[in-house]
Amino acid sequence: MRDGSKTKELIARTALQLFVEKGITATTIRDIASTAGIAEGTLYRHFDSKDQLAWELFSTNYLAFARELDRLQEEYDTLRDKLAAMVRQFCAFFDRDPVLFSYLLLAQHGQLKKVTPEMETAVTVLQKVIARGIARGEAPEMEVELAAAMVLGVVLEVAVFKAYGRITQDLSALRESLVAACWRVLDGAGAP
Amino acid sequence: MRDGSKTKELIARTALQLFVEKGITATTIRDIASTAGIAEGTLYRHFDSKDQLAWELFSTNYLAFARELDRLQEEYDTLRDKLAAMVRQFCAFFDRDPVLFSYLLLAQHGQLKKVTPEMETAVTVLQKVIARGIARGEAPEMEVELAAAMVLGVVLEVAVFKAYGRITQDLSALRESLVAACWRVLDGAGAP
DNA sequence: AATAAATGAGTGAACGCTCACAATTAAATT
DNA sequence: AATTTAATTGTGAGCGTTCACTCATTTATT
Repeated sequence: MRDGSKTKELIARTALQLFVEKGITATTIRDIASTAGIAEGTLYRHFDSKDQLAWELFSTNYLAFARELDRLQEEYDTLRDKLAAMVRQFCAFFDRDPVLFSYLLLAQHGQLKKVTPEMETAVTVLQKVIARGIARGEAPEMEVELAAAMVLGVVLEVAVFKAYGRITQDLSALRESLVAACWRVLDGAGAP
Repeated sequence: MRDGSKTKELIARTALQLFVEKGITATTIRDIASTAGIAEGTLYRHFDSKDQLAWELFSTNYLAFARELDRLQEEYDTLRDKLAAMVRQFCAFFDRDPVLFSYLLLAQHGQLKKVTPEMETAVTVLQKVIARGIARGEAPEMEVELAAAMVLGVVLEVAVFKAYGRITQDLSALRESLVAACWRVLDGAGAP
């Protein structure tokens, strides 16, 4: 028997890149097949449909990243350290695999609607960490959702600028600036 | 002669809503026509093609918003006041027309690639204001692109949270928190 | 020889867009 | 004031194309 796992991986990477470049709907099966150098029928040996391919690509990695983040924050004690570690993780993730990062966290496609509320995501982990930090008095009283949005925004928009070439450095080179900015956002909040 | 301007406006609003909801590619001419309650052919009386419709919707409003922002910042003297006014403008814009705001600033479609570098956009205005503020010593030395990205991120990600229902208040109700957070991002930056 | 992987022409459905025609209305003519 | 004209808007069946997906067949590996 033959081993098709290499082919599956090739299809997955090719699809990921095209999904990010052109969007899922605008990417055709023929696009993926011809770019990957395989026949259309081959794709269906490994994935049920285009939608299923897009969802598998999303859900697997989206949840894995959330788990990674959660495991990471547990290694630290204070809100400040947890936050710093998480921000650094975002930077490292972007630099290691910008295409996957964009697919999961920057592209605005319909996959998020399929995420049920009980799933742990990067957002829920961030909110949890911030909520506990506030409860322990490590940051001023404030709305957790607002705080999470602002912190996430600092990191993600810088990633967007990087993806568009408006910033040329690696995110990791900017990580301490990002960590400091995120902390400033949290630390000064709450006071009127 | 008849007046088709009402119909054109109806088509534009309907298309805008569907583009934001499902994405441009996934929105079909039949979708737009049936939702607006007009015939497919009517759409082509007012717009050359789907692409042209999407671009007209984008470019007109995108540039208008940038001009509005620029006019607004000119009314203030300090970086802090200019920034505050701009952030408040983002909030007011989102609350007044969340669908248009999402189309212009949150949705990740290909329209941005058609924006030439010499066009003045919300991003370039923000960068200009920050650059001048730093030059006048109103904020510490720092990379303008990074600063703009972080400030923009604070505002846009909160808008994303609002659009997804994770935040329920109007953005205008949060605007002073956003103004303060953006200022903290800028004011503390630069120092190692 | 047996089994699974890879192929690509073929399928019906859906796409963007066209065009001959119908409906509407302001202006021109009675 | 009533009627005709002319120009523009609105219509929807139909066009060629492309889409996601299938399946009988071939190719490769054990």
